[in-house]
Amino acid sequence: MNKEKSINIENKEALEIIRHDCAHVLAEAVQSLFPETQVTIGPTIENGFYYDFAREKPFTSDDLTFIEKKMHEIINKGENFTQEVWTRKDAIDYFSKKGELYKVELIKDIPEKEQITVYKQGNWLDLCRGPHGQSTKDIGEGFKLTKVAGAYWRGDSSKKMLTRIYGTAWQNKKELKEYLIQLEEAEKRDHRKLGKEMNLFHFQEEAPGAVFWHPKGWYLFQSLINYMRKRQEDADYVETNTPDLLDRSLWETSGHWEKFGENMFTTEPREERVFAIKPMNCPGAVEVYKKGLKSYKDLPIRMAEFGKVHRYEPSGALHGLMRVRAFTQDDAHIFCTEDQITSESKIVCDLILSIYKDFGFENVRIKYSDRPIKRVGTDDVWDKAEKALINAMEATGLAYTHNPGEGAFYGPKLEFVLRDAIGRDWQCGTLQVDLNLPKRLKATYIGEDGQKKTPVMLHRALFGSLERFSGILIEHYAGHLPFWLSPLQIIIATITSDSDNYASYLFGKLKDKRLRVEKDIRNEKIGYKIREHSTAKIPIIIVVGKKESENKTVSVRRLGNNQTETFKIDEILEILFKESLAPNSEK
RNA sequence: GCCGCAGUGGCUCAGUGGUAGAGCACGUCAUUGGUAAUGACGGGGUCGGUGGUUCAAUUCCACCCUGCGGCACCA
Repeated sequence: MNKEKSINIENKEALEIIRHDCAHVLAEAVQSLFPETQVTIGPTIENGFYYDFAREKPFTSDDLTFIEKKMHEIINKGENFTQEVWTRKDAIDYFSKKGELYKVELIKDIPEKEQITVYKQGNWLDLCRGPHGQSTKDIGEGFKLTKVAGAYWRGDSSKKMLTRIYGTAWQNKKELKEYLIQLEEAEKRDHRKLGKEMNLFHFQEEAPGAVFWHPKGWYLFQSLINYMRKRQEDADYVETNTPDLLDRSLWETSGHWEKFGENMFTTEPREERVFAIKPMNCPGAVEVYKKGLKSYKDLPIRMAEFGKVHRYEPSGALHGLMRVRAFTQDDAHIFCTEDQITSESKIVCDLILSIYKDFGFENVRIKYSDRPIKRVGTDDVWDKAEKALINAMEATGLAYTHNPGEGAFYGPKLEFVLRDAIGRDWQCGTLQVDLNLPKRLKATYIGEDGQKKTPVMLHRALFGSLERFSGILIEHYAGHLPFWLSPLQIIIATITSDSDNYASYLFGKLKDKRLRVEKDIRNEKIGYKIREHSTAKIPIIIVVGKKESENKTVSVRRLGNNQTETFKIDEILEILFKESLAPNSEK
């Protein structure tokens, strides 16, 4: 699916140049059609390029057609790209006079010792580091403007919003077409579309960012929980459940009210008490831990919770199941001693990778994030926590990248990013070392010396959000869920009503094996039934007619394969039962 | 939250300043037909919400809500 791998390095550089050239031509086209527009920056990006413009009235997608036409004109003129080195003063004077205030700002930010270069194509020029191709003609026909969007100047939401035009560019028309087809394919597996088609879930106005799970979708969701519950039991976790609504005072003690308050849903004040809907499960977990006296001999305590949390996400961030305001975490808090951080972290990492493998995610990246600006706790506590997590990472021997300042407000964290079937990255699992919350919430254990100590708390989630993970799976499998996760696994379709009794008999047999099966004994042609259930992505269709009922066999058709296979009843029961088991669940 | 676009029957979508149309789905009837659509007939929407312009608005305008594409955000 990923086209990039067929492109060699030389091509890659050539593509970079084409895309960069395209950005310049786009800017020239825009300024010739809309002279009042200021240019800002226009870099290349994956699959193409964009250019940000400053203009009173933002462009609309209707403008793209005209702009694209103009670009073709410029390209056909075959103007040469020429480089000139200017002095800082000349550059500032020139762009100031032209009213290009953004360019002036950029020039002023270029370090003194760096050269200032401009690239000319015909009469048009742009401040630019290069490189560029020979002539505009070299760009060819393999490009297309794709969308307009708002974007903040310098990516800063406190600055002015510019209007950005995106384009995609390739070496030729054929490559462009292939890319556009690839985009269409990706669209087909969009979980929002498939969720509707497969009748898994829906959203509606009254509950922005919250899922209405339909029976079939809920089956998938529950299957994931059941699977995870099993894996956690095997890994010596216990499971808890804590309140959704907790008094404001607890959130103040934990630090959430101050550091996270603007993202929390709260209740209307009643009798002077304000409650907040939990945005995280950790304070609840600590309260469970605190009941009863704990000894160092009790640790580690691995406490899981499938907790539903609510977070007030910015409206523009919502995106199907991937970004919601109410979601269920496969959360767990591991209470342990400082000495146990490394071994516990390693166990978590191993568990995460093993679980991802069960879904076919082999390519997992790990990111390490340290202290953010907005945080609780003293620096020496952070020093300790960060060091412990890095040690744990080193102990696993896994590779990781460093994200400075991206940690949670209570501790440093690891993030697990997996790559799906079409090469997109998704952040799912997380592991955080927390030396702050247990102290703030006064969690303790009795150490070997008989003194009260504060335990370390590891926060971890493997799927992260069950909602999100469901969405990722739907897209990863393009709706073709594996048999064990499929909400409806088998359809028994009859050819004529003569086989109704036999179908009922089979139905009972399959049901006894706890397989999710339905029978289709409608008075319709078999072709009609096959089409309908194939479209609905049912993994197995068992067709029964006169032949099968006489021989006590079944004709089995698997999704995505139009060959059929014939089995004896006992054979197929055995095969399907085995396939219906979740991975790693033989125990 | 910011910029732009969109919101019509269950779904996908067309359409118009004078109270809407298709395909699929659904219902009824006929058809019992071996692996991706049997045929006929029929029911169903006041066109996201509120206000305004107009003799008249689903169609024009304003505001709001929701969604989509980005940006910013994602503890």
